[in-house]
Amino acid sequence: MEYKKQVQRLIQEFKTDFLPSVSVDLVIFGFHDGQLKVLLLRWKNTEDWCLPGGRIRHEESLDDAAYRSLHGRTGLTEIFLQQFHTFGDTRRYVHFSQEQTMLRLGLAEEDLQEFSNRDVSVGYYALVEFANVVPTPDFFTDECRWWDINQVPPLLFDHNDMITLALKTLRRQLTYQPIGYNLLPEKFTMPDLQQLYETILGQSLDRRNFQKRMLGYDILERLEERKTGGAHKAPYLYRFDKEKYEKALADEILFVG
Amino acid sequence: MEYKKQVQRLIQEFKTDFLPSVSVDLVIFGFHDGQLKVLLLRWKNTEDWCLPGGRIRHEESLDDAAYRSLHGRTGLTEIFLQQFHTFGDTRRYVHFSQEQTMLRLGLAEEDLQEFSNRDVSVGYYALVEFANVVPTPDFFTDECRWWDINQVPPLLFDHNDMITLALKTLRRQLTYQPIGYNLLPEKFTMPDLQQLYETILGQSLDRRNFQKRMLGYDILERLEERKTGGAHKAPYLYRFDKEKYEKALADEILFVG
DNA sequence: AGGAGATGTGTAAATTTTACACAATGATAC
DNA sequence: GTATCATTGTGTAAAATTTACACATCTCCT
Repeated sequence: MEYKKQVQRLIQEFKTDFLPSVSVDLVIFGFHDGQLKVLLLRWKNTEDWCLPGGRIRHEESLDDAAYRSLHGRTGLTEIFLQQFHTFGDTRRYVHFSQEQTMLRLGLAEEDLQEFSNRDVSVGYYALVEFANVVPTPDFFTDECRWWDINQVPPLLFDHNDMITLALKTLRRQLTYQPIGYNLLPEKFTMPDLQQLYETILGQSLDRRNFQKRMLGYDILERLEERKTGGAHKAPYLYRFDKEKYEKALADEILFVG
Repeated sequence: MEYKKQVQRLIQEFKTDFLPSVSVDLVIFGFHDGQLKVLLLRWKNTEDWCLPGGRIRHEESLDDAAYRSLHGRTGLTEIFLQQFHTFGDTRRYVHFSQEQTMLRLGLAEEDLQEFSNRDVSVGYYALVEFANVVPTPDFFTDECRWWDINQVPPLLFDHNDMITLALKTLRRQLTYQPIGYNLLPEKFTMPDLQQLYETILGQSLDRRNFQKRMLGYDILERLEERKTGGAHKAPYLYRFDKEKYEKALADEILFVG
């Protein structure tokens, strides 16, 4: 059976070309329709969802492995990607059944060792521009799609915990770094940006104070252009001044408290 | 040679009982004489220093492995220990020579594989009460002692980077969590606490405003007792109200900006 | 007994954050 | 074509927070 050979070759490759015991998992955030989304994968022949992830090649740095997976699932390069925690609880495979995996992949039990040993997994979160992503399943999965952050189903492994912690870290990031550069389209309106902040923080903000504050950080450039097509007064379009944005990122100025 | 057998048994144990490719490193902070200190180890028969660290048993969680190492080097239990970053650069062994290690340990080259492969290492930092620590070398080291944070020598691997990032994370922690519970003796004076904050932040703070702020957090209990023996006016002693302290830790109230 | 040096304490100024309202615009409905 | 509705653009005053700052007290040392 062609498929089975492929699986076995892949597992063999895991053993020879990749670091054992360590993996990388990704919480990829997107923003669409005023909702925060995460990209999830569905295992072949099942209804089990999980986070995208990957393994680390022997000659590859941890960050590069994360970028490689991210690129594979989204088609994107050059996006914000940040490590937020490493998960190494012995019980992190509690939502994972070896027998089910066997069925899933049509494997013999001995092939499964690779999957049922506890790995330590390094969690990264990424901020990506929703519209630019081409969700792409990997070898072990049938489907890759966005889920609303508030409607994520129970996931395999400890992946629900990962999303929770990634979101917490993202919220904290918001307090000392600007956000939006890789999450919004190039041109966006002030209400767009505010909605992003409100969605991440889970609270509403004063419109005027928000604008004052954002402009005060001196990372935005207002364009002549306005956004048309809305049913109301046309708002101005803005874009990030990349240099100043990068500087604010590095300087870690105190942002929204 | 008895010693060599011991080494080989240990290396064998690494292969059978511990996760390959992953390790844990510890930045253990102490506070003494108004200086922030880190605990370092010196490799046997060398002048090379590095951070304490360890490996993870197959049936052991990542956090437990870190606690185990911490206990081994300090004799302490129940201390503040927090993961801050995972290091997985392919070049993180650049300050490490395989030949030198051979000399150090008196090993054959084939035994060394365990040391010269790149591991991914999870960095933890700990805050401990200086006076309670009994610095204890491990099998590979001759000496374990405190170093002033400003006088750390060039270390093996990427351990200097680890200290830098641990300190950065500690400074950030200071902005949303109280600190001092496991770093100061049970009873301490307000100037002690202030000195701790100033040392970590690397800047001096106003005495009156500091006190006002600290008392405002409502995590301190002022004792009747005063500290005697100083050459000056006897300052009050304080201690942390553990419950309120824990609550402040969990709530992540905004602290010093 | 006096002096040196550190501690204990409160208030006013400056800054930052928050609250808040009305005119202008553009699509849609009539 | 005109009125309507929902949304955008904009500034100021009050409140809260943060900062700056000085003098009396205590303890050991000389």
